[in-house]
Amino acid sequence: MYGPMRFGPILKREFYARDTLEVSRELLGKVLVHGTTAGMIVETEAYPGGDDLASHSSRGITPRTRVIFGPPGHAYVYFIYGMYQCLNLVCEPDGKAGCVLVRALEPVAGIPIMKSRRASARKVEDLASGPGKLTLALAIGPQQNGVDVTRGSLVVREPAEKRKFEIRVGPRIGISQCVDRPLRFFVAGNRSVSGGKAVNGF
DNA sequence: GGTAGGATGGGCT
DNA sequence: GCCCATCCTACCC
Repeated sequence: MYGPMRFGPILKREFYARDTLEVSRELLGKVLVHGTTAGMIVETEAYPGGDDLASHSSRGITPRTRVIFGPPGHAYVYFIYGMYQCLNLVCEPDGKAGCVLVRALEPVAGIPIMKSRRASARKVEDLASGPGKLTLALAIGPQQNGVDVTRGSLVVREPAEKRKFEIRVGPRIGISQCVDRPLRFFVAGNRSVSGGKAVNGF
C-alpha cells in the first residue's frame, strides 16, 4: 500500500437517500473508515421499517429510533445485549424510516490498532467479522450515534480499486420476527463474513 | 469441525 | 419483567 488512507471519494447523501434494500446491496465492497482504521464492507442487513417488525423503527419514533426517521447518510448506533454496539447507516428520504445494519468488514487499514482493541481475535479476518466486533475494532460507540457519515471522521468511501465479487442473499441473523425475509446480503466466500460455513454455505 | 450457556444492561410493555 | 439486529469460553466430537 502507498498510504494508509488511499481510498476513493466519500459516498454522498444521494447514495443513502434511496430504497433500503438497494443501499444494503450496494454498500458491499465500499470502505468504512473511522480515523486511521478502515475495513471493506462484506455483509449487511436491510431494516426497512414500516411493517417489518424486526426493524426498531417499526414501532414508531422513540428517543432511540428518532435518527432512523431523520435525514439519510447518518449513523444509528445502538446498545445491545448489555455490552455491544451495532452500527447502522440511515437510508430513505428525510422523514421515512429505513437503515442498513453493517454486519462485517474485511480489515483494510489500521490492523495493529484493531488487534489491540480485539485481543480475543486470532486471525485478521476475525477482527471485524460481526456487528459487535466491527464497532470494537473501529472504536464506534454512542458518540457516533446520529453523526453525518458524508463528512467527518466516520465516513464510507469508494474502494481504492474495485474488486469483482458475487453477492449472496439470505435471511437476517439473530431476529425472531420476519425470519423468512431475504434481507441479508454478503460477499460470497469472504472469510470475514459472520456465521461461518453452516450459515453461508462455504 | 461443531454447539450450549452465560455475561450484562438499556428500552419498552 | 421480558426481550433482545451478540460474543466468548468451555467442551465435545
